[in-house]
Amino acid sequence: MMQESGTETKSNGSAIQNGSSSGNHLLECGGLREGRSNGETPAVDVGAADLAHVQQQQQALQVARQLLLQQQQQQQVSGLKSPKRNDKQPALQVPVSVAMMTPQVITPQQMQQILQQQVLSPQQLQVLLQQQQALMLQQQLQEFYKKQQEQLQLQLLQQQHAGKQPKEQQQVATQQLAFQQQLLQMQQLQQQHLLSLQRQGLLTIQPGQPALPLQPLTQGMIPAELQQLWKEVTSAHTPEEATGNNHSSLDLTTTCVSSSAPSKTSLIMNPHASTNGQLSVHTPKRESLPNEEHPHSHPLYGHGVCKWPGCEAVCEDFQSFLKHLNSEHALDDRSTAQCRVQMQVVQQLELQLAKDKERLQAMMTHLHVKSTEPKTAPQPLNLVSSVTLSKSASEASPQSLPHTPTTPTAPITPVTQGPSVITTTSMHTVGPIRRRYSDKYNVPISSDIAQNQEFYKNAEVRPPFTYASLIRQAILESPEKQLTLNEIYNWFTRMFAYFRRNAATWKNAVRHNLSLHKCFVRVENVKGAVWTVDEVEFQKRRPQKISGNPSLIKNMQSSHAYCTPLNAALQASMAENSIPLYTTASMGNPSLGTLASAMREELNGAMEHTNSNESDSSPGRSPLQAAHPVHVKEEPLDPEEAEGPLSLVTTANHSPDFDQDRDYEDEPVNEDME
DNA sequence: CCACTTCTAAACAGAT
DNA sequence: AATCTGTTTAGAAGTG
Repeated sequence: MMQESGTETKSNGSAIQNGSSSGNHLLECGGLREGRSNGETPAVDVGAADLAHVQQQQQALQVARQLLLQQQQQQQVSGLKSPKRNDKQPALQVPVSVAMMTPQVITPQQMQQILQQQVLSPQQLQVLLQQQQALMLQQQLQEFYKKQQEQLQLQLLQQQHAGKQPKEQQQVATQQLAFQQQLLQMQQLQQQHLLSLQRQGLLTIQPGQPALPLQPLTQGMIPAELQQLWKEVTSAHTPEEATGNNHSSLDLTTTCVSSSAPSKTSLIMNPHASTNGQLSVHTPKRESLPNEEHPHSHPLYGHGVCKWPGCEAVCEDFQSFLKHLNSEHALDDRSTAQCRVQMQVVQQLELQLAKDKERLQAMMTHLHVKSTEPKTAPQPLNLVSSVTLSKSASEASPQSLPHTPTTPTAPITPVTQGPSVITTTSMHTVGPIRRRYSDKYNVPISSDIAQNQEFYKNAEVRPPFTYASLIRQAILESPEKQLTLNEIYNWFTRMFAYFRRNAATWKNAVRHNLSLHKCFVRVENVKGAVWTVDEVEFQKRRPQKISGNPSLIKNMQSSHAYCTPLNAALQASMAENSIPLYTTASMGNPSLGTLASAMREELNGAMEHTNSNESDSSPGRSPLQAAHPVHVKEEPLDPEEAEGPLSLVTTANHSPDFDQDRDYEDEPVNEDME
């Protein structure tokens, strides 16, 4: 019956909410943290533990960024918009309108959707957040390093006075030295990162900029104030920290620590800051007023705890939360200070966002212009056509709803639509709803998969092959050239991140294909049945397709030949553009991977058009093809090569948080359970 | 416009 | 009874 599709479809939503998103993952990271040293790290206790602590704070920073983004939206709700919920189509024009519509705790998934309707994709946002986090970390490290130095000196002094044995002194000094070296290394890394960001224009530390990213949090607040704030907060919430529910307090902690870098103190308040300041200062007032329209949903209340930065007070119900809010977070110096801190962070994020938007626009403009230049490309990279088709695309793939944000988004300007186009999501959603590459596209599935194995494993990009091809590949890859259905499932999930979602759909499709195609032969086994491939039958399916047209094959090859270098180039570019933090995982990073793949597929699409519209050897060949002459096929013509690729209807659901190291072999159908 | 292919959804039945 | 496996049908959509 429908049990599979029914249950799995339903569980898609919950699965996504169950921590498969980066946000939740990060929250968990923050929440699991324990044994924090309250900032008073003993001078002797240095080394790996402290580094781990720094890493934890790093994670906490990311959590903080997300929380702050949420709060930014919420602030805008309270400060800029009337609480009216039924504004007509607010979500289409205003980026934060979704948040306005739902002034409640925004889940990371909702954030993703919101952000996808904006200019930034979740991946981009994540990169952005990491950039912010890197900046914070640098400050934090500096401060931390300084503290360590002071403590070291202090301790050495004390030891000398106490007449300690030289041996102990030496030991302590050695530890300190090691730790300082580690800190220095990290610092250098961060500085490199920073420089890289500056070079890329991702970061602006130039004079004249409205805000200086290096001192985002210190503006309007002196370090001592922040330190005091921090102490208050940390001391007030020690119990919660032990329960592993302390990410919020850590947020503030790290924020304050990082902001207290003495050398970077700046009291400059720019106009934006004051504007935000008003909002921020108003925040506590707003919190004290229950939201009539959402009596039980409050931006600062979720999962039974107070979401005020630095507070994790457990509130049984909404009423107690309100009490807590009024009593603990009244309009006092501390709350104001917290708001100011947050204001600065938000402001910084806004600036960064604006910058990235700008860059993205430039990129999209550039690509669009470029792609339309060749007169022959009727659908240049789908950058434009995608917009009009995205709606039907998402309608055609209701399953991918969490990741088809482009659908309702009426682009204000084509440029604004850019980012969503460039995202994997939209790139796959957009364009022809079911864009099937012609046979000419076909690339030897085995070689493609082999070459892009890591990519497919990590990026939730739909492989450009038909189910039949993939099934065949799975079977042929097996040592005995036979697989059970479940083993085929496992192969799919193991090889392709894409197939870790929407299991109901693709599993049904797999079964359907197995049954439908004669080339798949079911062989009764001792303990069940296995599926094998009848190569002859498989070949029969495509005689007229590739039809021994050598030029077509060549074109396929050339297009494929282009893809691989493109991936590499794109990855390199992305790595360079992003951050050192990301370079190591450029391929493992779904965002980059998906993007690379998306662009690759777009390119393939363009190729396809070129191929189909002007036969293989026509003079009007696309520049891309011309630039990449035919190369020899490395593999005998595979039957599946003649197959059309999988349709791209469904969004390539890319959850940034996808656990890439997960072994899906033992858990073939896990996406629904996660 | 049509035939074909592919994908998706779903119903159904038998096996586990 | 629930789930898995396998078959089949239907419709949508892309391609040539």
